[in-house]
Amino acid sequence: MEKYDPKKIEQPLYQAWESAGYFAPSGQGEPFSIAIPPPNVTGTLHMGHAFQHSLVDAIIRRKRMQGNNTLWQMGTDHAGISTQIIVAEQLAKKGLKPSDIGREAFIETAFEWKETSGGQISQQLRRMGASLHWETERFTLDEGLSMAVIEVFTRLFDEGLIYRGKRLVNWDPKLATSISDLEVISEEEQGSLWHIRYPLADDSAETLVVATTRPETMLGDAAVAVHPDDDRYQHLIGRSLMLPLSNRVIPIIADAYVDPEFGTGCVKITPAHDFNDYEVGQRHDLPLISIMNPDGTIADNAPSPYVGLDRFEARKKIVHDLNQADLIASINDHRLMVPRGEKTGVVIEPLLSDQWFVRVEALAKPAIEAVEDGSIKFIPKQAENIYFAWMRELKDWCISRQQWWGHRIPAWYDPEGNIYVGRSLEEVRTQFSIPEAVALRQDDDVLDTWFSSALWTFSTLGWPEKTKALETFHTTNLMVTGHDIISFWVSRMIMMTLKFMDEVPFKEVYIHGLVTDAEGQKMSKSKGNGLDPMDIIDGISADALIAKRTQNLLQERQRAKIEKATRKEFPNGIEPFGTDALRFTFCAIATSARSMRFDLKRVEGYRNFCNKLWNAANFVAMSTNQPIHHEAPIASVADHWIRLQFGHTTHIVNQAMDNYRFDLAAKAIYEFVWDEFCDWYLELSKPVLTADATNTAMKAGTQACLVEILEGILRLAHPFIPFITETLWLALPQSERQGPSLMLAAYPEHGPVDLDAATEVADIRWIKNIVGALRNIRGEQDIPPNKAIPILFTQGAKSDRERQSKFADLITALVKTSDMSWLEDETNAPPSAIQLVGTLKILVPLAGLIDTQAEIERLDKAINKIQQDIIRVEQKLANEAFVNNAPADIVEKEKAKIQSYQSAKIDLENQKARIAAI
RNA sequence: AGGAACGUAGCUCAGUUGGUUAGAGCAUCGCCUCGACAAGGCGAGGGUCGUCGGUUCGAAUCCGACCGUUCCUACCA
Repeated sequence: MEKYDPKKIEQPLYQAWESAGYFAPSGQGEPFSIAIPPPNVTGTLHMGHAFQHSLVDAIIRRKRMQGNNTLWQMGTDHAGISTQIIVAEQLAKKGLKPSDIGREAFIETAFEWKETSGGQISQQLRRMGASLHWETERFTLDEGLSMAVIEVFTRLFDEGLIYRGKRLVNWDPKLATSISDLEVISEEEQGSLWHIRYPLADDSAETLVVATTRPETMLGDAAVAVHPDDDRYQHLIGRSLMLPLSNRVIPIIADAYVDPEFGTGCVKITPAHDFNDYEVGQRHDLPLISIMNPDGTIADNAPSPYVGLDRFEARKKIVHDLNQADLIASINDHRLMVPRGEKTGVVIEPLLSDQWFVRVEALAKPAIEAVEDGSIKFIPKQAENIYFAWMRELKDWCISRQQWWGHRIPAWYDPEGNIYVGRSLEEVRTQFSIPEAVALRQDDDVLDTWFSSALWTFSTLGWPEKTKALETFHTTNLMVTGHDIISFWVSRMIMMTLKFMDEVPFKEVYIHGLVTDAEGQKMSKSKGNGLDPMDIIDGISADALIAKRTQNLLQERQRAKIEKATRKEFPNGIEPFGTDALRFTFCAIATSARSMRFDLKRVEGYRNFCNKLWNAANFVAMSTNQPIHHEAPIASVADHWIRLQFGHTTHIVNQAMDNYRFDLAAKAIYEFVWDEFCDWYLELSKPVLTADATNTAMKAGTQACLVEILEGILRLAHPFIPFITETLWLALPQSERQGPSLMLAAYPEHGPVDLDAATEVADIRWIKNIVGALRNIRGEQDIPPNKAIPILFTQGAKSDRERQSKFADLITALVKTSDMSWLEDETNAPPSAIQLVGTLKILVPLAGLIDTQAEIERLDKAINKIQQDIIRVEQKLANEAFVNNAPADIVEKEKAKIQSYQSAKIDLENQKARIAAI
């Protein structure tokens, strides 16, 4: 058998699976479906995707093996803003602006880009082993999904749940579009607080000082507000100010919104450029003075010196001009939260514009109830808080974007500006009886990408058509996503699906944590701390990794820092670990915690685990390639034991998976394979298989058990590490497996196993204890493993004698003994190293083997430890409250413990005295 | 400011309803190429479970306060 090399086995297998059609729903069994959170079609697979899909694939593969009719629905979204940015960048390389080529050509270019580069993420998902159903892959801009979008928009509009209005929205001046609240990232930055003197209108000698962090907005001031109870300003309320630079007269108003403690207690009110001021403006009926253009330059209605200036240029000039006029009272350094666009990094402006909104109140109510009444379950339950918090304060959803790439809003305007909404221009003309002579112009805006994503679970299954797929697979069973997506997407899917399907989109939502780097930092391009899952699978040199991390940096000065950090963390680049190791790592770190530090050392450990499994399979193959036939094979004690352990492990894994505890499932498999199967069972099988004296019935039994357990392990582990398990499984003799692929084999099932009740388990535990005791002596005494040691047993129970005689061969094989015998009269014992297992004493005679000093130290350590135990238990038992109140069985246990501790201590002390006397 | 979570070995993390001596991986130290596996085997060391109180016969686990870290939401111009 060749060495384990993931590169050689992984990709060919995936192609074989896909072309055999194994990812498609079987058409039999209970339906089980999961819709993929649509990745951005132009994107590449990042660690979050890789993590998420490792978990989902484990779920879906297990369900498939359990006989469900499984569908993991593939699809991508058009990622309106991101894609528009990318395509614009592509054009810029050719020296073109989007406006140069026009809307039609731009969309065409975007589709071309999608065709050429859009397949990347699909290929990467295949590299991950994701068993997605590719044949029904969907894209949000496909004809079918677009129809669903138009249908939903039209119906909502007809019901009055969509409206158009002039509102203050978050505006990205670089993109010149509205963006979602959720796409605005506010972070604390260093800025200034400018204190500006506003003279009173009727007495320019008297001034009032306002403080602002955005002086340029004063061009749009509509008032200055003070707190109604602020004694300092009572006399000013109702009077007017002469707004500097603009020379407009604005009122001084009283509003409780003002915090008298902050700054001067006077706030300039700019209703068209600040969300709070907008509210104040509404209360006081102030005019909305919008002084900024969509591109962030100052608008025509501002004083002429500033018109056309960029907002930050305008700020400088305004401060300069105020200074000239001696109207700056002071400028202080100030830390403030600056809102920036997630995609562009530019400062976001609240801007007044015409936008389309979804009225969410009526939609939100049933959506909240669906979670409250348990129709939808969040896992972990804590995540419900995020959902409820968001849903309770839900504002109307701005769904229009001033972009070209996306679903164009199905609304038309006649020359008078009347709005008509319908499924198409033709429908609009017919429905509203508009003659061809009247020109109709379609709305230029497109819909927020999340509007189409909100329909995802049912639009991908064919809605509004009543398809078989929709009937079979909706409601989907599960949605797996990150907590940052709950408000963006999960909440909106719930609202829209309840509205149009009259059922929930999914029964459960598993919210996973965030994968961070080893320092706990969020992985990001700008920080240069990201890892590409493909590099972990295939490996990458340090130079190539640095090149990758430092390309397209926003800030050039970061380059050296990133290079240094990368060289320190990955001096030799990254080894190729393979997909299985990466997937297993993701499952193993998927605890219920909110964030997970990703450490390559873990991947290495699980790659080693794969290697271990590979080698164990190799051993099984070698041990069974010459089958011994026997009519009535006998199972050894080890065979019985490992079957019980496997059943137990199967139960644990299934239970863990039912509870979405991927970490516990991975741990159970890891421990069973390595600590029980490899470390003990394979070793225990060796004496049976190699000893001449062993009867062939037992050899046949052991051979059968080896293959049986290995095959079971492969099935149990397949959802986590699909490639290596399938490879090894296909290498098993045909007679040992059922069906053409491990993917389609039955998943192991087992009820709870009471290990403590089984004699075989007790036997193996006894053997482990004896072997452990002897290995401890070997280790502490540095006795080389190839040197056989003589052993004397003394005292002990009757069962010890029985077991010793029954399992002598196994003990010999595991610790290499030269001789084993029982000592009836302890006084004749030669100087020996001693170990206690229960009441059984195990002696290893010193002659020629033992370093007496080392043995005394070892005994001291043991005596010391047992003394601690005795003290602890004695104190417990001396406490009357404990003896009186604790359950009887607990007290009994403690009493039994002290007995054995004390006799053990005496034995050890005697032994020490004997050794010391030599 | 409000809300939430977390703090367990040098590092990364498990620890189910309170009850044997708090576990694992990595790292560390010692021995070993013995016919599956050096991507390995065997052995060992390492924790007053953030701090202080409380409840309890008994607390890593339940409660409170504090310290520290992080996230979310909303922001004071």
